Amino acid sequence: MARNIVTRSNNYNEWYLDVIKAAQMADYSPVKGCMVIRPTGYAIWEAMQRDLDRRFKETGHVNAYFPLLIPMSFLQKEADHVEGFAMEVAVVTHSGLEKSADGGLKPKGELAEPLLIRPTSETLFGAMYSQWVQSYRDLPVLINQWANVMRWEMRTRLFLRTAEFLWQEGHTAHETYQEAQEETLRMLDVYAAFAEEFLAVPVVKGRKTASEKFPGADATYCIEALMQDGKALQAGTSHNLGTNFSKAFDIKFLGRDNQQHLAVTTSWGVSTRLIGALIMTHSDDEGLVLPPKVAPTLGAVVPIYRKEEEKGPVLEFCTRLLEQLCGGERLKAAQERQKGRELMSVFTDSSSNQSVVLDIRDDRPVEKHFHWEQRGVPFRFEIGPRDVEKGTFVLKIRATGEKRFVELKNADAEWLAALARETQQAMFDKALKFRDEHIVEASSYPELKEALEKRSGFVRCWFKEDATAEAKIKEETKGTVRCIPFQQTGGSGKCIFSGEATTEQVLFSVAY
RNA sequence: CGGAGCGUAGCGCAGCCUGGUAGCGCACCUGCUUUGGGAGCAGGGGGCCGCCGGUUCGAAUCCGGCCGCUCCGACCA
Repeated sequence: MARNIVTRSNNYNEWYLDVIKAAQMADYSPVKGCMVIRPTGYAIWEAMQRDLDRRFKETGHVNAYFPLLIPMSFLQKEADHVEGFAMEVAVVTHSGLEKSADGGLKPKGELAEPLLIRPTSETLFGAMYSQWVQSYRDLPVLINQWANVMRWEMRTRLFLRTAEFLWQEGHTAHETYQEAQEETLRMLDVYAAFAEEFLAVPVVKGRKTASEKFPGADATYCIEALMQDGKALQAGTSHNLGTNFSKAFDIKFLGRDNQQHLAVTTSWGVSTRLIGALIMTHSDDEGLVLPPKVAPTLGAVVPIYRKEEEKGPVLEFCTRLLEQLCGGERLKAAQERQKGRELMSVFTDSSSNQSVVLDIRDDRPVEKHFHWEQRGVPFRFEIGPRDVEKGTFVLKIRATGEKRFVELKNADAEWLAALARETQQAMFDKALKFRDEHIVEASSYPELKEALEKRSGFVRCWFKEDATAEAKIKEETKGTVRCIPFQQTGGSGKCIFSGEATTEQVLFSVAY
């Protein structure tokens, strides 16, 4: 039992924060609502970036950087958009500081036009695209940016909702509505594949109802994940913006028919919130659990010895294991550059930035076990005098708690890769099983209510989309329509709220 | 922005009622013994007691004001 982490059943909320604290992923900042992402947390984000960025480029996108500040007038140009973000945008009104009467500081020069710190960048991309796009030959424009954004939230939670967060936002412009729609769904597929293959987080793909869609979009599609407490988490969104922003920002092009047309735009994004999803999908009462593909530290080698004369052979054995897992050259490079350090990390290959660490700190082995366990390191290799004698070591698999005796001669890079694949799959299967067991059906409103109150997970039911009904249900149950899943059973039924006939089933849940 | 609670060492807290040298546990540092699932002993370092003012010979403690944080609600990726 971890003594610095409360159990999930005891207090799920506190457990989540304890896991983050114990793994040293993030810390609160001096400014309310913001967070410091510490190296171990940021390395996870970097791993996500690497994998996602490759997927974006494979689908034809390029990266660029747009500025942090947006003229206030820009936000006004799209009616729904301004309404959606007005309340949570941070406004820059002054430049410079001067001494105030009480000896402190106060803002000096007032700006002619206030500037907004981007809550998202549709307007800025729109303004630039209108300049860049003249002809259908200029289309499509497929740009992504990795950036920070700010939304002045009233209540914040580490990773899940902070005032400033990191994300990527893709912004594309297309010749036809159909192309834009294909792009919107393509990127949703990219997100779903990323979530399931890389994060081992199963997701449901679907469409948002009108009341849940992005302000300014024609349609919003999403991937929804289910957390261990039965609450849903929106893990990514992809929007078909139609010509809403093209109209607002005059993104026009001369078409193949020699006529002026409005471009059709899309946008899509995922954020550091995914780290929250990762934590709440896989972690347990002992702390963080990371899928092998995500973990910056893939494994930790913990030597065990009592007597001084045991130390040499044990460490030698550890070094041999590292050499077999990571390769002689990388081990040598690590030894030269990290001479004298108590923690030596060795890259497992030349591209992934994943490493195996040797822990020779002057601590009891038990302490080290907890140390790496709480940080979610997928594999631990324990090597003591008895192992050295037998030519074996003890493998502990974080995700399953499994303990295996492995012969040193069998433990090479390919063995580690296979172990990683096996564990990655086991984690996804476990999460998928949990998710599927927590999709319940409701055939009446009382049933829906009860399921939502019990936090049963996703509640599937017939529903005729209606903003008023959704608002009412939210008020009474805290539950919302998470999405209209692409995967439908077909046929028709009676709407759970109005009793009217409908062909659509939706997923309700209480959400983060 | 409304309701409640809390600000004392890095973290968690006691002390406040009844004013009189700043405490405890964990963490940290040194040494010795330990070391296969959170060790023991000894020694040590660390404080604008949230801030400003008032009462008093004397304030962490009493009084007034301010600031900050946490939780609960409305808003949200």
